[in-house]
Amino acid sequence: MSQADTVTRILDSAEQLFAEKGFAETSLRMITTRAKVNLAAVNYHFGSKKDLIQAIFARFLTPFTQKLDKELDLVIAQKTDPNFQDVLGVLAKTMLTGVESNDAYNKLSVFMRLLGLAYTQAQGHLRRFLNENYAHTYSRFIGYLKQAHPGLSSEEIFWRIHFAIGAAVFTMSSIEVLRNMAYSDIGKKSSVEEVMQQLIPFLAAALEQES
Amino acid sequence: MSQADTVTRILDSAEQLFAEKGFAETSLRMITTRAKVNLAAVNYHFGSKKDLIQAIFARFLTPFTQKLDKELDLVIAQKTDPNFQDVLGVLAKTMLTGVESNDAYNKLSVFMRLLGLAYTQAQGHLRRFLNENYAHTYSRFIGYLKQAHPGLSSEEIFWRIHFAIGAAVFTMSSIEVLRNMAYSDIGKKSSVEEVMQQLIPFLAAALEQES
DNA sequence: TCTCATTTCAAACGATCGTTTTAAACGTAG
DNA sequence: CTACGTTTAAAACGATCGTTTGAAATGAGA
Repeated sequence: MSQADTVTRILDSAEQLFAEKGFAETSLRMITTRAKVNLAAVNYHFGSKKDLIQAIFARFLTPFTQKLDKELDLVIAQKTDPNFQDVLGVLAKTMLTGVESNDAYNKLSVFMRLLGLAYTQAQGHLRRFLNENYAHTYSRFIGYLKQAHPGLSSEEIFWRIHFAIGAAVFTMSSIEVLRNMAYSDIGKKSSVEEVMQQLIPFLAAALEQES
Repeated sequence: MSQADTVTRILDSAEQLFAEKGFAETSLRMITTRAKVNLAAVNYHFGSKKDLIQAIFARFLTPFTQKLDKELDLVIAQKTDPNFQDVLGVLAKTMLTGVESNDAYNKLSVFMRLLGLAYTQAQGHLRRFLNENYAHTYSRFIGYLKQAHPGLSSEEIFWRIHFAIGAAVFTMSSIEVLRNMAYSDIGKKSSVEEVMQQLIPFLAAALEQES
């Protein structure tokens, strides 16, 4: 078995388990058992559990922010002053790139669940890591939103964006719980894709309202 | 020291620590140390850590759902067919009852943080507990919303409500992180009350839009 | 084929966890 | 004051955690 196999298998198993149970509730023994590698492999290849957590976020976010930056470049090249929908559209497009299969939808929702954990679980090292590595693209994105909607204060923009992130992240964080609740409440178990298609207009209406 | 003192001190300390760190990340030793009681007091008075978690939710939710039920009775007595805003108004009124001081705002946000943990942390026993004890009032509330907006499908109502819960719970779950982010982003550290006053119209616009 | 760095493995480490035990301290009714 | 149920106290339990160790297995280059 090659190194890449072991590293990838650890990342895959850990990502899945962290998303299901949270960081503290997932032990390295669970991860290595599922990945069918030795317990010590995590510390050998990643250093520590904290480093493993950061590696999982990096695997998703590094290509994601690169793609988002390129898409922002494209939009700016076409229109020096993109409007609100243009900017939000870039985000949506970047998020949904390569998302055609059900499997890809699940991968996206798994990562949104992890992102929710990053906010709500007390992982100070993770917030520091995300801030050091990805804050630039985040700030750039928020900056364009501000320019696109000068009628809204910076404060309003900031909070609306995070209300929207909250709705999305929370929904995807508890998507299995919610789908079960929906089933017992209304007899229908919507797919992840159907839920997202309800979520997008919901957020659009909330983000764009006049203050 | 009387029993009530010990029980209350444990509940207060545990509530605060759970909200800060999450359930798994908070040990009984942290709780009993902060509460200045003996370690064994939790198991003596509550039975187990799980029972303690349930007791914290019961302390908030039992009077809350009782009050919500009464307020719903009042509205139904006045109007047999309350509209969307009437029903949402009942929830807002019940949530904000007794919330005038900054301290009360903080207590509400602490509980919303706990509610977020209940959704997102894998506490199967807690979801079972909440479902057994409070599902009735929840269903009643959702039922009135459906009646008030027959143009929306049950599915749309369900998901919109949970998108809104998500935005609120996520925001309050990570309110300290977000306030710090807001400060470094835009130089202003909004109070919890100010955030809520931005949140309410945001959610109202999203909930009431036509489909 | 031999060498040596890389990777895997089983085993153990110290620390911390929730819980239990046993006895002491407390408070109150008789 | 005495007796007794309740509550608090200190100590230890077994289990599990992340991490480390040292040796075995592996594999590519000389």
